[in-house]
Amino acid sequence: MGAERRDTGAKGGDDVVALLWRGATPVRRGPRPRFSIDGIVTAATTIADARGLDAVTMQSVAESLGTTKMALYRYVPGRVELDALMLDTALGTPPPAAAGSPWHVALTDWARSVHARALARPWSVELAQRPHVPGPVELAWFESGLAALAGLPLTGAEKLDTLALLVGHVMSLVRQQPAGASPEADLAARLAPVLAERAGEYPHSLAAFTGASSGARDDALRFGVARVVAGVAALADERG
Amino acid sequence: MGAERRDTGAKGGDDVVALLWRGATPVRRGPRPRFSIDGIVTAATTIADARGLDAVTMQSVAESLGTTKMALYRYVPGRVELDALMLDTALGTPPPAAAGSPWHVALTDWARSVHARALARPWSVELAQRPHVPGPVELAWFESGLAALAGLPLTGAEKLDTLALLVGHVMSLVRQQPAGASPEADLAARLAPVLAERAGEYPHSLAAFTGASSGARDDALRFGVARVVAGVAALADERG
DNA sequence: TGTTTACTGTGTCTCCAGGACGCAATTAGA
DNA sequence: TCTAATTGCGTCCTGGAGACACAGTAAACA
Repeated sequence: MGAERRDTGAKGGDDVVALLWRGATPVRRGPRPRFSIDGIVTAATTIADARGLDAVTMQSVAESLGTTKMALYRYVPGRVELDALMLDTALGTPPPAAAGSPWHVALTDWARSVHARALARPWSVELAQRPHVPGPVELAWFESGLAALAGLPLTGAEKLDTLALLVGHVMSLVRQQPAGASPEADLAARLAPVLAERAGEYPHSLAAFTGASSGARDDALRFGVARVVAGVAALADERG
Repeated sequence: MGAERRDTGAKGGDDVVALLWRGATPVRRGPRPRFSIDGIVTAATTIADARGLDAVTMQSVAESLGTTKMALYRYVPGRVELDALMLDTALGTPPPAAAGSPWHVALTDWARSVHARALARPWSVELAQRPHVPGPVELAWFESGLAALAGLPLTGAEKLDTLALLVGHVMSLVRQQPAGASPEADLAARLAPVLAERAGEYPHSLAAFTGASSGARDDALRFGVARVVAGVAALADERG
C-alpha cells in the first residue's frame, strides 16, 4: 500500500465531482452496459465490509461481478474515483432529526449516529480522512449537523468547526477499533513490559493507562462529545 | 497505492516494539554495518518531507543512501517497521512545559505544539492515525500532556480521552492542509457550481460555507481547542 | 596465527496493483 | 440499412514489497 494516494489534482477532482454529483444518465448509443456504477460500488463495498479496504482491488471487484478488471474502467475512471463513490455511500443517509429536541441533545445524537455508522464500516474512516470532495450524502450529514446548531449564536465558520471537531473525535475512536480483535488490550499487553522497565520516565502515562484499563472504550465517545457540547454551551452562554 | 497496511498482527507488532524501544546494540560479529537504523530513518524522513510519503519506497530510500533496496532489509524488517520508526521521530521531543502556568494554558500550549509539529510534517499524521504501537517519543508527548492535566479531578481514562480528543482535532485539521496549494478554497470553488444548483437541498451548508470563506483556517484550531478546554473546565468545576 | 562462523551486501525472481491501448462486437439513430 | 458511438476485454507496461541464495568479511576463539 502505498498507503496514500495524493490526488486533489484538478483533472482528477473534476472527474470525481462529476461522478458523485451525476444526474440522470442520458440515453446512449451502442450496446447496453452490462453493469452500473451503483452495482460496482456495491460490490466493492461488500468486499470492503468482508475483507477490508486492502482487499478492494479492481481485480477483486471484477471477479465478484463475474467480469475482468478492465471492463470496470468503462464505468469508473480509476481507483481514486471508486474510493470517492464508496465513501459517499458508506454511511448511508443521516437519520431524520427528532423535531423539538434541544440543540445539545440533537448534536449529541448526531455525533452518536456518525459514530455508529462509521463503526459499522471502519474502512470509510480511512477514506473520509483523506482530502476529498464531499458527495451528496456526506453533505447531507453536514446539513443535518448544521441544522442541530441552527439556533445558536455562532458564525457559520464556528458551526463548521464544531462539526469538524466532533467528526475528528469520532474518526479517531473508530480508527482504534479494528473490528475483530482486542482493541487496546492487545496494545497495552505489548507495551506493558516495556513500560514497566521505564516506569520512572513515564509516571503519568503508567498511572493513566493502568487506571484506564477497566472502563469500556465507548466511554471515550460519550466523554468527548459531552466535553465539546459543554464547551459550545459555555460559548453560547457567554454570548447570551 | 495500496493506501493502507493493516498490520497489528502479533509477529509484526513485536518487531515494531523491539525496534522502537531498542536499547544499546550488543557487539556483533562480522563486518561492521555500513548504515544504521537512524541513518535510514533520517533518509526516509528527508524524502517524505520533500516529496511526500508516497515517494518513500525502499528503492528511493536506498538510492538516497547510495545503496540498493535489499541492503536496507538488513536493518529494517519491512515497510511497516520503517513507518513506525519514521513516525516516532517525526514530531521530535515535546517542548518542556512552562512551569507554574495554569492547566488550561498548559493544555492549550500542548495542543498548539502538537499542531505546529504535525503541520511541519503532514505525512506524520497519516502514520499516526493508523493503529500502531506508540514509541518512546510519542509516549513522551502523552506524558507531557498528562502532566498538564495532573491537578484536575479527572480519572486516568478521562485524561487520556481529553488528549485523544485534542489530538483527533489537530490531526483532522492538518489533513486538510496539503502543504502547498489552496486548502479548501480549491474545494469550495469546485463544489460551488454544484451547490448553487441545489441550494434548496442544502440551505444550512450553503450559508455556513459562504459565510466561512472569509476567516483564516487557523481559527479552527483555536476554536476547537478552546471548546475542549472549556468543556473540561466545566466538568472540573462541577466536581469541585 | 589460523580457523570458524555469524553477519553483511546485494542481485535476481516472484507476486500483485494500477492503468494505457487497441481491437472486436454491438446497437441506437439517421 | 448503414454508420458511428459505445461497450467488453485481452495484452502489455510500470512500479513496489519482499523471498532467497550466495559471496564476501571480520570478530571471536583455539
